Amino acid sequence: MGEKGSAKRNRIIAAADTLFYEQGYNLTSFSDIAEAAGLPRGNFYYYFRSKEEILAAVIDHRLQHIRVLLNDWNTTWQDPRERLKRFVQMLRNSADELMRLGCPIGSLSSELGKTQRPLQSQARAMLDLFRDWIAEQLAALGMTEPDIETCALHLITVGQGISLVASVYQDRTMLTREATALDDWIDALGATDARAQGTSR
Amino acid sequence: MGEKGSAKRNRIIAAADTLFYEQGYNLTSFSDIAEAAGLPRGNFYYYFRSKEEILAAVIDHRLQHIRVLLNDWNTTWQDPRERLKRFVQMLRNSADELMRLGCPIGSLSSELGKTQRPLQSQARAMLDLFRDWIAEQLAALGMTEPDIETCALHLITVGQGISLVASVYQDRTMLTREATALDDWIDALGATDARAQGTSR
DNA sequence: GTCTATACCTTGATAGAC
DNA sequence: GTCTATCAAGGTATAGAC
Repeated sequence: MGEKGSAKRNRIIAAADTLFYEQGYNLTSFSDIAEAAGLPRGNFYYYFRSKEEILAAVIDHRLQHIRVLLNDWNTTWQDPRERLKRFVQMLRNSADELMRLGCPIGSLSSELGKTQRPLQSQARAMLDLFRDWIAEQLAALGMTEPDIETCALHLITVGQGISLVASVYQDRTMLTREATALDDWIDALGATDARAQGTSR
Repeated sequence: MGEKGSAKRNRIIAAADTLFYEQGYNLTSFSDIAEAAGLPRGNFYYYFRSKEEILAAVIDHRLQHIRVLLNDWNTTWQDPRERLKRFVQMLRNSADELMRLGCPIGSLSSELGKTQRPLQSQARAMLDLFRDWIAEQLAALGMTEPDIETCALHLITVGQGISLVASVYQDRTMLTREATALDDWIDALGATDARAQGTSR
């Protein structure tokens, strides 16, 4: 693939990607990644200078994945409302994983936010992709700033809340209910006065 | 105080409580706690058999703190709506800490949910206290199951989403806006048809 | 009850043979 | 490019002196 497309390097990234999600960043050791990737530990430092660099590569990899996802949605749906509902549908489709491990973006950000803020800033780029894409759909619906920013972050916010509560309570029903409420919220967008719309309904 | 009220034991719990919030559970070592508590490491094992036992004690301590908090609210406000708004006000009052470190309950639960589910179950008890208290207020407003459970979890859900997004984006404005929206949501509770109320507005 | 000393393991990272 | 051997540091936990 790209300029950094060594096969072994990619195997390391793929293994780390999974483990960072399943165990968290801090609890995942080089040994864990080495075992999952089927490579000896010492080989890592040829591809990455440190654990942080592996995380940066994993984030890049996830960013690429999200871009592909959003592109897919853009080509499959034209109506902004349908696109936004596709975002909500993603929550439903990921229910099993969300209940088991939470949101991969949210849990990583939460972890990094405590003692590794610079890395959290990198992770935030993943949320930014979704936020900006949502903002584009809201603009297409005729919404203007600052309502766009408000509503875009509202969708992200509820999505994160759903992920955490579903994980803590192991509750699929709650996730489904909140997703339905978000669909209704999307339907109501711009239906009445856009100013009062805000995040209150 | 209680039967387990050794002064040194309490110092360990207090130090661990702070550090678990600031650094997370996994990244906090015995050395960290010992330094903060001003005690030698070896002394810990007289009071706690393991790090997990310290966490259990910290959770108990936090549970007690939450019970006192809710009791305070109950004696200060009689109107269920005022009480619920006090919960929202807590989010605003904690804005600085939430932006810096996220929700102490949510971030801990997220961390433990990956590889230490039994401990996460213990941490969930903290959320349960808030959820049950919210449910009591909703019942006092004339709401019935299953709407009570739905709406109670909705408040928790949005609170968690707010905490995470405020932490990731270091955005106080977003927190304030969502809090205002929650106040409106509380005002609207039971104002119209209770069934349609649900979580959608 | 309190503290020192330390055992034993795993960690991230390095050196250097092949 | 790949891998083995190993480092120093820090982790949890224990033994045992006081």
